[in-house]
Amino acid sequence: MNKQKNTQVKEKILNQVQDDKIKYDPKAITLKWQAKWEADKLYQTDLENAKKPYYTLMMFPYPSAEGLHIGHIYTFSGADAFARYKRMQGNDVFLPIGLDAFGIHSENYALKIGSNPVEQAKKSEANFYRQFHAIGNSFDWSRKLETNDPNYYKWTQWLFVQLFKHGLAERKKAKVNFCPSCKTVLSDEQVIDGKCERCGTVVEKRDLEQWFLKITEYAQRLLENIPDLNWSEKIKASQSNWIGKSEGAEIEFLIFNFQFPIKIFTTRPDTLYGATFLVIAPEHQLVNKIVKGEIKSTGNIDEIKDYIKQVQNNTEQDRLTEGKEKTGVFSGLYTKHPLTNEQLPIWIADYVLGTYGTGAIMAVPAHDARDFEFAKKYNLPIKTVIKSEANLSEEKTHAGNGEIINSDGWNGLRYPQDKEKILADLEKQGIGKRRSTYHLRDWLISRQRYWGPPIPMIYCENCAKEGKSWFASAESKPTIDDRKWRMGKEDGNLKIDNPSSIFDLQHLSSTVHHPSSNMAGWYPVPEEQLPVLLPYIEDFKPLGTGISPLANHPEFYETVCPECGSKARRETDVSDTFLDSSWYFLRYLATDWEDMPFPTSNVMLNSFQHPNEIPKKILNQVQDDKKIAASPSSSAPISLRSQAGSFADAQSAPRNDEIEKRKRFLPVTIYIGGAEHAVLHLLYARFMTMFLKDAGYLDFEEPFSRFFAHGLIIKDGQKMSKSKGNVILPDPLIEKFGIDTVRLYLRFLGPFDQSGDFRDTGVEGMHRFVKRLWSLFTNTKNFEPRTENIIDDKRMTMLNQTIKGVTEDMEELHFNTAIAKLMTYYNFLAEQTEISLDEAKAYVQMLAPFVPHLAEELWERLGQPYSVHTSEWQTFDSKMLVEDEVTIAIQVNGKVRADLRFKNNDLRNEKMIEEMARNNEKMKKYLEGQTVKKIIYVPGKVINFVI
RNA sequence: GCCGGAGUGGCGGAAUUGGUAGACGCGCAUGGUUUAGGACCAUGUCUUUAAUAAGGUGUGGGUUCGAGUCCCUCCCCCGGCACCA
Repeated sequence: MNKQKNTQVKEKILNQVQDDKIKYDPKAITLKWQAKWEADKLYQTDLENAKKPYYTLMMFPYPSAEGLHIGHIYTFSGADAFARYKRMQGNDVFLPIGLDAFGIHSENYALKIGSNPVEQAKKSEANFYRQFHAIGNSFDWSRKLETNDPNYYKWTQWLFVQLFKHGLAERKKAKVNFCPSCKTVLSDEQVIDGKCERCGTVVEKRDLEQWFLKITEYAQRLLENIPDLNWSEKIKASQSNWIGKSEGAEIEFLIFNFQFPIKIFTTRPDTLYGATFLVIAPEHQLVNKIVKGEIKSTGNIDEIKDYIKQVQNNTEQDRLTEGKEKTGVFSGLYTKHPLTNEQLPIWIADYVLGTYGTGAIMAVPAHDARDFEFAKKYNLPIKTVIKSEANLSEEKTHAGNGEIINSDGWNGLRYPQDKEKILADLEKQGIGKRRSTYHLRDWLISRQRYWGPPIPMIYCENCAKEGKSWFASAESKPTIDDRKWRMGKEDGNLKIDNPSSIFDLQHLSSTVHHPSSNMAGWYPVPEEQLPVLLPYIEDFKPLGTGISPLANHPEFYETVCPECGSKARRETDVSDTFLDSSWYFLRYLATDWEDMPFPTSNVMLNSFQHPNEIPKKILNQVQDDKKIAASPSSSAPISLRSQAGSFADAQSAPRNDEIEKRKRFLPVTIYIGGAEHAVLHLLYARFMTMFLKDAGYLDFEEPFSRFFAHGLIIKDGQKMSKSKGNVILPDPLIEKFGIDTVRLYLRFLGPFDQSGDFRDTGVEGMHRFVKRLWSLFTNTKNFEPRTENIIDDKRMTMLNQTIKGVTEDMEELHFNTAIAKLMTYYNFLAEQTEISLDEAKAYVQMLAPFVPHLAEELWERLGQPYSVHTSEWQTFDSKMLVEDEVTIAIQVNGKVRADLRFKNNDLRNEKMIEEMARNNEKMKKYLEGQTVKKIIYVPGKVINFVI
């Protein structure tokens, strides 16, 4: 009977699709199926009993009450199409949704419309969720989260506390970016071309004491893992550029008559003999010593003071503007060239940055354009040490490669081939050593705003006076030792097994901000007291004074010191919204657990490891050892265990089982999101995951196995924005065409990873296709069982090719080409007089990711069991993919002479092959007049004529 | 300057490991249907040519029987970094 059913056919009448037939009513279909999916909890994922865990995630949005725009639908329905496809492939797909509700974006919106962020958040949330329901995504609504929920930000604060306890969060005074419009400080990553990432205002530099997360300690590992990531190339390139590693050498120069050393950083140690002077940044500590007279200088002190003042008055932007004429002043000091003992002058100039490298350089004007310009202006000597291959005049600078000359001992070596030899020589002579520097800066997370999680720290003046801090408490002892060890490795290339190679610990201690030295009086809020709730206040507007609105609320900030019990003060800044989003993907798996931030083992796997520069093998080994050591008789530091165990120590065995099962969803299988977060969210999430691994809470260090950067919707060649007045509102479109048509169109307008131009005329075309689909499957006659199978070989091949092509496209998220194949297949089907059930079923399945409501309706009309979205994706029959024609290389005596196309049948006949070859233009000259002795045929590959 | 990505009709964009360039859609043209409009249906649509035929994937070269695809030169566009030594 099955066979009979399987060959059910229907005849379609294309020209009779008008009003007398069943009308396509997208609204009714949408409502009908959405209600049913919801009632049946069709998309709720059973995290514990999943057989093939598959975590699909789209970057969660920040909600504005204006609601979804077409870009949201574009990206979220794309992620949904992929999730639906993966579900039909038999995976237990988890597709959660939440809101990045805290932060400046949301607060500014509330400010704009004159509402309190607390109330506005509720409205925005309701509006966003309503619209997200309406687009028909297969979200698991039972696991939504909002970052402004105390149940969520309790753990954001917990995370901060962990970072602090491991010495990765510290308060320090620094020149920071301040946005005068947003009235808060910004992280380096939030400044783009000197402007605020959010509002475009030019940022100012202010000297402020702020909380930083020491992401720089992870620079090397963040960089090192990049090549192995299955991420879009452009994101990987952006992150590499942002981390910005330069490899070179740190070389020590001595100041004449003083024993004071100056360290410079260079990527071109091969040009050391060409150094004719040194340049130090105006911020260099030596400048201060000269001005104060601590170091005797022959220079004009007043002139130096004037120059420093002048530099300080320049804005950061002025200073960085390219093409600006270089300025500087002679310091009055000389140094000794470490190799030639020549006397070199030291200059102060602002083209050298105090924040990069050591704040001092050796100037090699012959081979550096900037040094050259400076040397020309101030008449400083120029010495060529690389032979120019282009025969340039001595008067010009060239940074190129070539043979080293005028350099005793190195002459004849070549750059860059012999860079290693030179570095080795420098280290051997004790003049310098290998060093890497990074562009990456520490992550500034304080925000002088209201709408965020309060930073969970307490400052006790009493303890501060006595120099006490959390790091002096008994609880912290092991971490302090750990930190010393870490500090010694500030030098980039230090090997873990060779602590004696610490180049200059003294220098390091003067530049490294050592938490215990300036964290006096600071204590994290005890974990059992979390969350530090954000109070409801009326005066939430940012003050712009560098102080948070919460600082006006003693009822919030007054507290007691957890250490000595005296009166103390809470931190009143809140944390950056990017801290909220740096770990949310973990929380989705535990939204129903209040005692745990995410599924994590209740055993402390290992003590905290230094994040930077540890060869991976050694790191893994250390962790394996600790795993074994973490039995009940463990010798692991008690305080560390109690940190990790504060929420999970007393878990029962069944609970452990649950945790382990949920952990199978991590790391995120595929993450989809915008490329604009390449150095923001994506970098922070990687950092946080690495930290959580090192601290023993996770057993992987890269959060996203695969990252897919989607494109943006473009309108008239421009990014959509309200100011340009080219925003497309989705609601009228959905009203007119239905969500299925809109979804299909958005998938079709271009490759998902590139920007697509939105043209509303294109929607009409898609709507035509959707209506034709409807007609094909509904307005037909003679839907009667047939005993004979109407699918012949040709149709079977067509079907199989389509399934194969669409499957391949779906894997790569090439939705536009998948849809093109489906439309081609439609055109083929429309030419047939009958359609078999097999064809119809496979076709509806392939449509389902794009038009979920319509496909579900058609599936039901085909009499198939609910639901198409949980049905098994058709696999293609590879036997049916044999092509009619094949191309085969033709050899003559083993040499390829031509490629010919043969019909499969022709290949069975040697005479036919020979005849075809002889008739071919190209083969004529090889075979004319020759007798073929033998034809060797390697099926599918080559035909060799032996003559 | 350095690092990524890309350059194909009037438009968005297709082309497995090199194998009939322009799939699919939009737009346009002609015809049908319709009271009209819309919608729908059919046919056509890279260039030159009446047709056969020839040319054609930013530029110039190369490898190959065969190149949008591989190699080299240059040009242009998009994104990231940048007085970063």
